[in-house]
Amino acid sequence: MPRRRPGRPRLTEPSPEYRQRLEEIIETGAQVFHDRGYDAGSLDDVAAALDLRKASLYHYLRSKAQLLYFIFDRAISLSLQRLDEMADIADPRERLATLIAHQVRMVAEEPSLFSVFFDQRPRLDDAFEAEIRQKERAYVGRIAAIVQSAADAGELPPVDARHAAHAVLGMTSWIYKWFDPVRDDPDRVAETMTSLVLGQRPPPSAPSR
Amino acid sequence: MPRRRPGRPRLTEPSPEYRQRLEEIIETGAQVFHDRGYDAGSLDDVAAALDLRKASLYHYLRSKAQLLYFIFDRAISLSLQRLDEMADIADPRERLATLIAHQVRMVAEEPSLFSVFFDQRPRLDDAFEAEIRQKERAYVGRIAAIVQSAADAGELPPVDARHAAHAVLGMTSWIYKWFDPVRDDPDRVAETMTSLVLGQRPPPSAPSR
DNA sequence: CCTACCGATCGGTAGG
DNA sequence: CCTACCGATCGGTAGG
Repeated sequence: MPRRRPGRPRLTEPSPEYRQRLEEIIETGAQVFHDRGYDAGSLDDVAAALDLRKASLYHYLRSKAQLLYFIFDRAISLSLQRLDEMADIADPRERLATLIAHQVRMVAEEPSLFSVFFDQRPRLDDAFEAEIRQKERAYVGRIAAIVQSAADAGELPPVDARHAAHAVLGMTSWIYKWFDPVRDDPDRVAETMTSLVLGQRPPPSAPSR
Repeated sequence: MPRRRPGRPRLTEPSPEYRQRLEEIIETGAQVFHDRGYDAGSLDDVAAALDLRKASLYHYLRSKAQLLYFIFDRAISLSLQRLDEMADIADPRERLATLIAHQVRMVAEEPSLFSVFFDQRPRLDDAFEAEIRQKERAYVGRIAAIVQSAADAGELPPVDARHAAHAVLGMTSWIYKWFDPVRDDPDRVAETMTSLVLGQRPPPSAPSR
């Protein structure tokens, strides 16, 4: 009588070395798929960049499709994590300004990761797509809530929160197409976008109470 | 002694039927590359959608790369044409609002064309890329001028015109990733984006003079 | 019995 | 606009 538990058997947790190697593969995969696209970028390219043979990648991956999924999961997890970091900002205006700055900095700092995330989305397998979409919906919903609270506070005109959330996300994410780290400064870009949406910062009032 | 003129020889202009067929191929190519991506979308797919054999496409195209270029040229030409149509709007605020509405409507109306234009840009051959980039620079420059004139008129806070131009283009172009014609209305989206950037429309003043 | 690989080759499909 | 092909390279898997 088989005594194995249901689900995939896993006798031990993956070793730290294994996790580390997988992270390298994901990062290299993002670079290769950024440079050549998902379909034209081969697993041979990924392996060569790591000084490995392609077959060795299959110790860490079930398929090329799964590598793309890992890249997507890293991007959306990073985005959600950044949102968590700013959860304690109470002022709606400052929260929206910080969101814009975080988004711009994040995309500017990880161009390969987010280029693949934004451009290769239609190449993601359906099963993986469903999982990413769920996390992304939560993300857009949290952005919409931040926009809504800024509108409620009178910092924005009354707007459709979902449309405005996509507007803010589009404005900031789009930098992956034109941002040049030599010429452009992320914080200056964020300032421009913040003043475009929120107008000029009002002069600080005398501390109340 | 050869008597041919310099440049590419062309005995006759392409016939209207030829032009028509080429337009169909470009439109179908945009659909195929939208659905499957440029690398995974084959010329057999394009031909089959037109009830042709792949080899027949080579009467209209030199290469698959050239088909992608034709798609890009169509997208940027359409964008520049829309800009020309609004050249006679004198009021800076109205000009910027019209720009936003045009951009949103255009992308919403031609999702395949602009999805390929935005997502498959890195797949464009270097020689073609140079030509498209030149036209795109002119396009961004004209957007920046519209933004600048709105800022000069006091309708926007003082901003870096190039950064702000990319912000407006990103906000509006991004809809190709989320716009759902069943759920979303282009004009309502444009209204949200306009009021986000320009604030509430001031009540119309009594006609001067 | 495990891990982390290697050299070689499979069936299919691509652009031209 | 078609039939009949080519040189090349792909993702994935075999035994060891």
